[in-house]
Amino acid sequence: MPEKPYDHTSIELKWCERFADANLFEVTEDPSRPKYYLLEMLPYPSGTLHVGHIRNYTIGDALARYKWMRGFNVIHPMGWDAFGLPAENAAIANKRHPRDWTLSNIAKMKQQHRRYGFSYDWSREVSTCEPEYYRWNQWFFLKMYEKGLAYRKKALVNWCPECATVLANEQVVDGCCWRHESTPVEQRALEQWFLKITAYADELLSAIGELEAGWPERVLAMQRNWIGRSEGAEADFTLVASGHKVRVFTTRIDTIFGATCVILAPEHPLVDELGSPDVKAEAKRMIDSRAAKGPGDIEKEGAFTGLHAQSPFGGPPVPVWIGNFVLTGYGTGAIMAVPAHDERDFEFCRKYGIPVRPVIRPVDGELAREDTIAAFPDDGILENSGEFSGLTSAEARRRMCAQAEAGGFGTHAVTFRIKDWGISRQRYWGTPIPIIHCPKCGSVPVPEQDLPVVLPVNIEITGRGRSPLENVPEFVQTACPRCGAAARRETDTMDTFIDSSWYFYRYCDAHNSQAPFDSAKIAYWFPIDQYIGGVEHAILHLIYSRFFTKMMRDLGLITNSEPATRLFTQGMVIKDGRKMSKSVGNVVSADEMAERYGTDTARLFALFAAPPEKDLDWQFSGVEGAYRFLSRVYRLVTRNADAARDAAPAPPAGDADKAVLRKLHQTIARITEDFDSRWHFNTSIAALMELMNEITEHESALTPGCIASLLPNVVLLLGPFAPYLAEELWEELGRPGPLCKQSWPVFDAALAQDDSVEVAVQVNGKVRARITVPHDTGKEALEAAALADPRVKTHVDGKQVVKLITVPGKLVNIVVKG
RNA sequence: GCCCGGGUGGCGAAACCGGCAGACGCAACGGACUUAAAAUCCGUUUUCUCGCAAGAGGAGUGCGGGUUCAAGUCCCGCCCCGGGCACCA
Repeated sequence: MPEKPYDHTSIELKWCERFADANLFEVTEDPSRPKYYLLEMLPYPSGTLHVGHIRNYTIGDALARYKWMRGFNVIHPMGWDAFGLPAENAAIANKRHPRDWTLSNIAKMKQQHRRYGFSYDWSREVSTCEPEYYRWNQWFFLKMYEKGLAYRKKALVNWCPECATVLANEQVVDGCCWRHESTPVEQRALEQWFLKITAYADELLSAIGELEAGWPERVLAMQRNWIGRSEGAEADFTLVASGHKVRVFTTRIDTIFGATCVILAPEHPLVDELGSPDVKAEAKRMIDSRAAKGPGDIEKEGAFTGLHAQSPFGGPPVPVWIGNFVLTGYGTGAIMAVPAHDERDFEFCRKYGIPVRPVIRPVDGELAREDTIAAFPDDGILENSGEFSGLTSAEARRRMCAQAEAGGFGTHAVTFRIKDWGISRQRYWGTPIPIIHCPKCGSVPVPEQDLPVVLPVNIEITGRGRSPLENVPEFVQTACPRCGAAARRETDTMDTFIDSSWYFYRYCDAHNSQAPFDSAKIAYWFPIDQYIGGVEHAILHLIYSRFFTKMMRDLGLITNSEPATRLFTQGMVIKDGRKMSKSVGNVVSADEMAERYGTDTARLFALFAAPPEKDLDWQFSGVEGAYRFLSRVYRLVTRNADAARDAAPAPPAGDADKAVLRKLHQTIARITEDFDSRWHFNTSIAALMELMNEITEHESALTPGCIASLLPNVVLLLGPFAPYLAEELWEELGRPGPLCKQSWPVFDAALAQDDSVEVAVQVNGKVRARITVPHDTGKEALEAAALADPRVKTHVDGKQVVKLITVPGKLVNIVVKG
């Protein structure tokens, strides 16, 4: 049969349509097969897929198809992170309802997904903006409220003027909104709902150890950093004049005899209570200037309060200052300054002429003098510290903590940098917080049977004022569930990161109307075997998800403590050396690729151009190369399809047969290895290209029996990377489909074995010759052959052979002297 | 400042356990086919020196040292790029 030209469009549309209603990848629990839960982070339905999405999903899809072919029961779901601000902005700009806008975007993107043929089980699709989904957000909220894990308090919170809403700490990047990178967030004091993620701070940190085998080190490092556990002590200083206690937190209680002042954060309550008008004014100035400057280096400033305090361990009273570098939200909001042993304290005290009192000497050195020019921040031996003098820092910390606890003036203490998760948003397009404010009963949870609290549809979004829900009387006005009196509904909605904190559980039981899911189904599918997504969620989504999992475990809903055993963070797709963005105008859309080159080509290029964890520059010349390759495969298979169909597969019958079958089995080994360990699909595809080169070279000499055993395997190997083309060629070969449900090719070591190998011969480490010998040549025969080579002889003759190093099948190194 | 990555041809990259550096692809150049072009196919392509040539020799994986028969790979000290954290007491 003559070869056919590769018409990607008709092939891809044919199979796309043929599989449209089949839901080929629908799965159910099946205890007889090993399960594999493969998950890619769900997208925000912005309206169009670009090649960055395509790369992400293609990595997962190749793996899913491979696992299917290896006999796993693969759950591979997809859904939509459908709540969020862009829908409201679009509503303002286009006068469209956020819901319409979102749903039409979802429809469009789902169409694109289908066009690309990703192997999802669409029966499990989840949209987080549907009441069937978000009612369970509300349910989890109520469960947490019962356990004291959800609470309301007035606090200083991050306010993004652009979003007109509050942000969580995790959503503030360099002092600016994560969505508006040049908009500094403001601090506002508001009544807000919080989730007590700090209750799990210790476990979130310690369980990182269990993730080390499967999560990227840098993600874990970022989480450790964010949680920021620090172990130390709290101790009470006593104000000399009034007897007030000032509690300080320190990791270096062993240096307390070197404390030469106490410094309060400008927001510290004692400033308000005892400060003179001047001091209060100074504190306010510090607070304002810190807010104005934002993050970064600020000059240390302080002011003396006029007060003095006494250390609980004795010694002379020290002055009490306020300092702009002392944070109110960390520790106790007050510190003891030990300039001799802390660089920041040193800088501050030097600036204001506060004395430096060294109390720690290096283990093998002298105590620093009081006029030292630098702090000594390391552990050492205590001096001038009363009964503790002579102890090591570590021992002193233990004894001082014990004494503080015994004396009731202090305690061992652990402090975390992570704060509770502020989830209130003054926006419309999110999950309503299921709380009713009653003038008599206070905050009353909506009874479980009244869920969901449905987001009203009739709404006007203006982008001005406070929460849009406040303007919907039929939503706001309600009765108190407890006493029946007229009451107001909470009008804040939840942070959309709640939605994505547990969606992967819902996939396991997506249509359950009685519960968020059936625990037995979770027990079968969980944990996620492989999670794939962008590293930008390292301390947002990924830490919230871990928190939710632990919370759900403690509610008795699930038994796993971590959501995912393995995490893969893929690199970004860039274009012309920069991040793709609408404003730069360098976004490559999925549709454009599908039309110009086909989805198989787009997928192949996405995998071939770089290993998946690295950034990838989307070069159209490289895309052409991928297209050329698929086109070569198509033409090769179609022009040999008759032979492959009519002949029975046979063992190799000549040198050409042997050469291509050898290469085939070497390729099977390489690709299988890539899937099972490193995911370097770029080398898998390179191996396929090498195989193609080898086949074309010998094509005219191949026997029909060889072609019949060769081509089906080539097509199977191609399946995970270019599924539509592979499906088409499988049909061309007369095989019953679908290809994606066939078994992965079986490696045959005997066929893969090279007859002869090229061995490099070095003299003193320099390659002087390459000799070809039978693959099973023994060490001695190999050495003899190496020494006999004329090119080697010219470098060895007349010299003494000191040593021979032989690596069979690879090289011989002849070490000579003289 | 601290913690992660990374630095290999004109470009994307490969070399997985220390064993032939540059597989595979892109681009470029030369050739075949063609009236011509596209497509396709074949060939060259790290670099320098010597040679008409076949070939021979040297250098080479950010820089400087070291270990080793052998280093892109291991060790020590630097430089540069990307990312994260950063007055957290």
